[in-house]
Amino acid sequence: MSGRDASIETIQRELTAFARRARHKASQLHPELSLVSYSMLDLMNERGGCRAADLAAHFMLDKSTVSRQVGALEKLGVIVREVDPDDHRGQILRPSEAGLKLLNEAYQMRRQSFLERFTDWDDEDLAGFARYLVRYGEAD
Amino acid sequence: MSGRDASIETIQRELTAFARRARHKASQLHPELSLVSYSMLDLMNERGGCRAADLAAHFMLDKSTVSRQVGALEKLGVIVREVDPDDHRGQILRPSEAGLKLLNEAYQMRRQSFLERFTDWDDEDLAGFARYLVRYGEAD
DNA sequence: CAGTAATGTTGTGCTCTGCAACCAGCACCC
DNA sequence: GGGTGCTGGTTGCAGAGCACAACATTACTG
Repeated sequence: MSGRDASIETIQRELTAFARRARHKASQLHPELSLVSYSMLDLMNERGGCRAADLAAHFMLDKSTVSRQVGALEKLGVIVREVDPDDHRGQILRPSEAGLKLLNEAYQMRRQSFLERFTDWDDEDLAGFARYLVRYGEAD
Repeated sequence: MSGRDASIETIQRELTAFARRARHKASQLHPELSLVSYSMLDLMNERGGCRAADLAAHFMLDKSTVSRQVGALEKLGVIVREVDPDDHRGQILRPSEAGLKLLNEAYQMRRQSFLERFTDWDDEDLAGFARYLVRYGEAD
């Protein structure tokens, strides 16, 4: 097998292994906010408000799923909805004050866990790993 | 924010994004075999037969979950069970002939998808990415 | 032998998810 | 203006995946 094949096989195995465990670890890390909820909240925050359709497209989820997740987030009081003034079909979704607080807490906890994991990586390796992941993710 | 912090944030975001989409892509790639089922079958194969308790430990799943998954795999005819002769409490689980065939097909399909994704990566980048992933995964 | 631990199975209930049907705005075109 | 079709969201329904708890069976230990 060529070195190229071996590399691809390794990447395949490692990413699969990661996927297997991601949900489990995420739920341990911040039990009150699922991986998907956290990600949705994060995207709303990053974009300064977005629509349910944007979330569905970005996460490749059915709009019904997004609708329910958003409903749950609203019930929890971590987001606010407002009708889009430019298009009354849609809604603009934003994190509430409580949502921003929760998001920040979850982010700190996640970040702490990553920091611990990367203590023995030097800056160059970290930057390299990040570059590869971004490059990989861009093909999604 | 330091470059180190930025790298960690990027890695965090990208790995989270990956986890979000992994299940979805896996189900598209081989609809008849879920990510978890595939992984279980793979582990049985790699270890030359294993017990349900091993699967539960490895995937950090409840034994009841494993029991049902294994039941489904058996019903599909992709594994065979036999009572462990050394310990009649346990069972040895192995892929059947059909299971090996399915495993190989799923593997080929996954590999094809990875090959396509990496067409524009040179060998060095591929090897580097693989190295980082392994190093990351070892801390699991 | 009695007590404890390990292996699986089953009952129950929850969350996440997709599909299909539906309603409400918007856009276009005759 | 009135049809036709598209887009954004909600709801009913069904299935998968998961954990917890209770249980039966087998093994180990004092």
